[in-house]
Amino acid sequence: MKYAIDHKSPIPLHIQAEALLRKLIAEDDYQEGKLLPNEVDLAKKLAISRTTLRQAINKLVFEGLLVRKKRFGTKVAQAAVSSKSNNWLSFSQEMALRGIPIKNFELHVTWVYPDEMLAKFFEIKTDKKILKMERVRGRSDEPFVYFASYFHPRVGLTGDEDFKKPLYEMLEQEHSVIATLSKEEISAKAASTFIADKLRIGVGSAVLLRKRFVFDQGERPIEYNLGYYKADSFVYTVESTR
Amino acid sequence: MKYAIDHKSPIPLHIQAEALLRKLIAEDDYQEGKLLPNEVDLAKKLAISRTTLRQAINKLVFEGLLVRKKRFGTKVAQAAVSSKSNNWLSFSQEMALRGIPIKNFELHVTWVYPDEMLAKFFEIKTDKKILKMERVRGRSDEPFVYFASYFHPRVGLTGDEDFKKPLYEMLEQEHSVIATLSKEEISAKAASTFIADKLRIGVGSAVLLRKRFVFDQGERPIEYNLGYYKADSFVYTVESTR
DNA sequence: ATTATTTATATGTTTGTACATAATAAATAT
DNA sequence: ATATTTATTATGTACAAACATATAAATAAT
Repeated sequence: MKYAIDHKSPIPLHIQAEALLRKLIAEDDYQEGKLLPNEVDLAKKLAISRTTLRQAINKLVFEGLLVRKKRFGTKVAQAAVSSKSNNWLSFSQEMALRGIPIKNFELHVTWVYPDEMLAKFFEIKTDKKILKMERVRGRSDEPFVYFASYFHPRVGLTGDEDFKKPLYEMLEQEHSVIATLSKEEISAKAASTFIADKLRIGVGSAVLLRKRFVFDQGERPIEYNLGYYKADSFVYTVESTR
Repeated sequence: MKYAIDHKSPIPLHIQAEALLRKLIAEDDYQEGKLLPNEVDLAKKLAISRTTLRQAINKLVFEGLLVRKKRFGTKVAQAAVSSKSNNWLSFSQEMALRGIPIKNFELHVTWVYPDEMLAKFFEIKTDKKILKMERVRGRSDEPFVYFASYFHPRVGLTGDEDFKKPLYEMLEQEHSVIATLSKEEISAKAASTFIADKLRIGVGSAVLLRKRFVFDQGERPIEYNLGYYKADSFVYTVESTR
């Protein structure tokens, strides 16, 4: 069985099923219109009840990702307009898609007190320490991005995790945290001495600052992420309809 | 009982319940934050199972009309929480929202031959002239953005239009062109001599480049728009879910 | 007075079961 | 050959029952 469900996991089965379905329907076959396995069979295969499976399917139907037809089956909704912008790719995935090999330069984990803004975002007090992760990434000896991430205590990170793994995969599997919503702010900045040093560029050079506010399913704050990209090393693409 | 459910009706009970809830929560009390009756009681009162009632509530929760909180209850979502990012606002609207008065510095209309890229985007030949509009905007004597727009011949602009009016309003009313899709690319750049001059900043200073590819309802290309924003004068916000 | 613990109560999760209904395909009658 | 009836097969609707979990509020411990 390609994908499966973990009955021992604290993540609700219907949430797991939902995630699984999203993976499943990302496959080419389904994108091209192949019908999903029928509910009764799929439920049996995943060892969950049909009701639970239906809960997951319902959500995707509501989102407009799937369409159901009686007697026929369930399939991926043929996107009316071209593919929706997927801003959800992680950094390594994005780069991997473009065939650029990534290397971690510096990876640094500390505990810090949040500033006013961060405390407000996390809805915690400023005297409660939170985990900060910094990393510089790039190709070989040429760094092109500096990241700083702050994690909400709720996530339960100890600092000993393997941050070389894809982050959200790790959070999902080991900490039952599923990030579903992200609000981003993108702007251009002149590099500070700190950033200039990290990216090995001149002070005042152009950098792209990408702030990300990440939330879980309950819209609770999970992560605050800052990314300083060297000019031209990163292009942000968005598609919007009205 | 104020509202009730008809078990003999061919309309599914959860649909009836949904309609009933919509009526119920339209009442002032609920609009002002009163909690709905709890699920168990309400189900009993309506003589349907809790599962069925939940099906109805779920739909309204999906829609964002209701919010649930454990141990607390279910109530009407307080309208217009964080307004979803509408990337469709025109520049002047965006700024107006922030209370910044806008002034047009330079407004310049010419006919030019498209370069390779543009010809490809517009699906025309490079020997067909197209309309180019340039403008510098900002507050009083401090410019903060330089725009260059190229319009597809299909739009039928002559160059004599009043470009001081909101652009898309004008296109819609006078040229029956309805822009519905936009693909954007955002990156940081070092200012070229040309841009530095326009924005009155130093060469090499940080600018945000925002390329917009605009399409009409038939997904036909309409406009190609370049915006060079002075660092920190513009923040792009995006909200994405998965 | 403050902090920790318990309890009550709402929503959240999950299963098993049953029958209804729409749409197609196959079998049958005209 | 064409219309009609009859399975078949998928989703659709609905219930009862049980246990899990978050959290506000009450209570006990410090």
